[in-house]
Amino acid sequence: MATEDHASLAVTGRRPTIRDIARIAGVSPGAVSLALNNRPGVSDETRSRIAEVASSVGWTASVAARALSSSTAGAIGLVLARPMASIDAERFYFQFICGVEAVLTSRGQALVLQMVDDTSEEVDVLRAWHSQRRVDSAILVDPRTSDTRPAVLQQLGMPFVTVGSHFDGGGAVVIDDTAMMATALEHLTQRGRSRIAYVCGYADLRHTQRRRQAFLQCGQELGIDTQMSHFTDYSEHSGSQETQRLLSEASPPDAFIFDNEILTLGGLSAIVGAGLRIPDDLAVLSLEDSPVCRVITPQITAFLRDPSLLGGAAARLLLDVGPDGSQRIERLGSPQLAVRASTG
Amino acid sequence: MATEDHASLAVTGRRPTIRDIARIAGVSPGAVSLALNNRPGVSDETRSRIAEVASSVGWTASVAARALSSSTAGAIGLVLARPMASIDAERFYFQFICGVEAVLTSRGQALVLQMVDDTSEEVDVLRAWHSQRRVDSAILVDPRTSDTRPAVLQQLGMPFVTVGSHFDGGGAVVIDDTAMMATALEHLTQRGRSRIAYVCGYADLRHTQRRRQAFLQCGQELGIDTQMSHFTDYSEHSGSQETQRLLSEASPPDAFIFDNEILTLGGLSAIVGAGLRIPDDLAVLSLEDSPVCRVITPQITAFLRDPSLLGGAAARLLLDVGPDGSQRIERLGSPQLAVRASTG
DNA sequence: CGATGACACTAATGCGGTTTAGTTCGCGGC
DNA sequence: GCCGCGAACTAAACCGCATTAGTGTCATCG
Repeated sequence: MATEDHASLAVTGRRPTIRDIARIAGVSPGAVSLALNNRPGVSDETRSRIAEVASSVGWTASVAARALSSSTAGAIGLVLARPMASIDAERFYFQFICGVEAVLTSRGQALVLQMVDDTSEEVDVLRAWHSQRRVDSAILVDPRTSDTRPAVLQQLGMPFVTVGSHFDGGGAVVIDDTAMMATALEHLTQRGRSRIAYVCGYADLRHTQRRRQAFLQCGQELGIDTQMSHFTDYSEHSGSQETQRLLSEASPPDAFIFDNEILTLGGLSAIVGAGLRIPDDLAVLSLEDSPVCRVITPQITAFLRDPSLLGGAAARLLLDVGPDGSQRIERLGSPQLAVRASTG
Repeated sequence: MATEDHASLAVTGRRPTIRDIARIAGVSPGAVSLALNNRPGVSDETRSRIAEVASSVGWTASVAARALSSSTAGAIGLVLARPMASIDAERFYFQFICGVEAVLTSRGQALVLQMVDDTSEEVDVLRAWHSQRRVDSAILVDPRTSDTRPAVLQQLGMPFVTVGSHFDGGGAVVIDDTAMMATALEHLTQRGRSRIAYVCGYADLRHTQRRRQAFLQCGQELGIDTQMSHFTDYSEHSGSQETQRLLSEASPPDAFIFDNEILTLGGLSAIVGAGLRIPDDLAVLSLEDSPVCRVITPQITAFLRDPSLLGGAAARLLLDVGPDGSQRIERLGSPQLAVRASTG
């Protein structure tokens, strides 16, 4: 009889349901559900028989049915406002997603991804996902100084984790920008630099604010001369411009920290244009690594961060949200500094 | 009454269902479904009234419910075997995904993404997705010379589109490698090169085979001297090694085509090591562009391809699969050649 | 020895849609 | 005036699973 049932399944090509298994194992569908979810209510003997039948027909729960029945989507959402801050922002996000994926997959969850053009569109997507019940929660990246997303999600009752900054009502994975900046400044002072300039990023990003503050504070603690650029738009042009400006000051810096590798490239052209040599006259350090930093001459000292760690931590935080909605803040260690030729 | 219902919805925070709308509009749930899906069976008057109610409470269909009821997932799958062939393979895939996304989103479909370590794992994931009914169809990238994926999917009855090569039973987006190679060779011959070497890629990839064939054929048609490398593993080391080998032949080449930018970097070190100058002694062309090609000296002539076009075409093909299961092959035009210093 | 309760399991209900089989009603034709 | 018929809806079943209330059985306890 059982074999007959197997055969009819194989012939029809229909994917087996919990009812098929119930029929083959000679129990009710409810018992199968209990057995396969390791819930009390069935004997060990029956449980193992059911498990055997299930695996022999290659049964897996339909995510749609499970989602409908449990009113959870079994998926988390990630919206990316099309990135442009870095030559390999794509690389960053890709690896970030890899990290998210690895954690989600191990828990049978899926990632729903969408790219949009700007932050307001991002809010629309989050609203739509909530309304469609497509995701249970969301990861928010690139926190802005005035960011509407957390408030919207909190109002919708959708759990979220932010990456880089903490917001009320949500979990967060934060990077220790202060430690990173301290490492950078210590490295440069150890190499004998004492007048250090920082070419920072986009004003609207929270991490820009934090890094500026950390730079000034750490510099003060080390008792060195610090010079701060204006905000930039992360373009090569603005990197070059700010570098030029800082070089023309009364006591020009003997070291530069750039917020990312594009600003670094812009800065390099300004430095070369001024007839200065690296690292003899000026040390250069980038807060973001990129293959570019390794193939140009001189190679640029930069921080190696592993975006997949960030993604994994964010996903883990989101899945571990307590039934009381409690969310944690996870502080990641400062990334490694890859010392290269540009800092001597 | 209607306002009262609105209020109760707002208070409970429960997401509205089709039943809520039915109640507010004073019709049955079935009528709401018919109305909102533009099916016959309701009067225009009722239809517009229902539509109004639906939009006023911000209703959107639950994807889980719709999936369960219609037995379609409303999503397509993409598995990536963790890439390593290129410095910015991540960039390629990221943009590819962007292209897929754009098309899917406009049709209310979602993308389910997973990264794995190798191709056999990829097959497992595809099987699991099918069994869970998580996706309706799949995009397969990086076709191999002996690729088990298409056969598996065909057996499961899951539609698929391959990118780069065609397989029986599925759609395909193919790139005109022959035209690309012809463009490369014409460009080099126009610059006066006549002994051209090609450092190719990984033996197991279909496009490697096609490019090798195209290289030899086009070279023959142009009546120039062609030299072919052994297969490489896309590492910088193998690029350097093969370049060195080809340079030590009896009549060494006066131009090199590298399959991607990593091989190019390896090749450059071999060329510089041999005391040769670019582009005076040797022209260099990369079949794959990357930011790296633009920041090193000399800048490398390379093909600019837009991965999002590939992704978009693949997604479109997958969504347009006829009810008879018919699938098309779409041939994309050859990518643009960005002429830079390395080819004079 | 009947009440009690733990246990293993079945039956029934719900999740939020879609779809099909009725049901009602107005209207034209014979 | 009866019949047939299409339009506009309603009622009910279903998709595949989870969950809860209910049923029967058997060991335990007072």
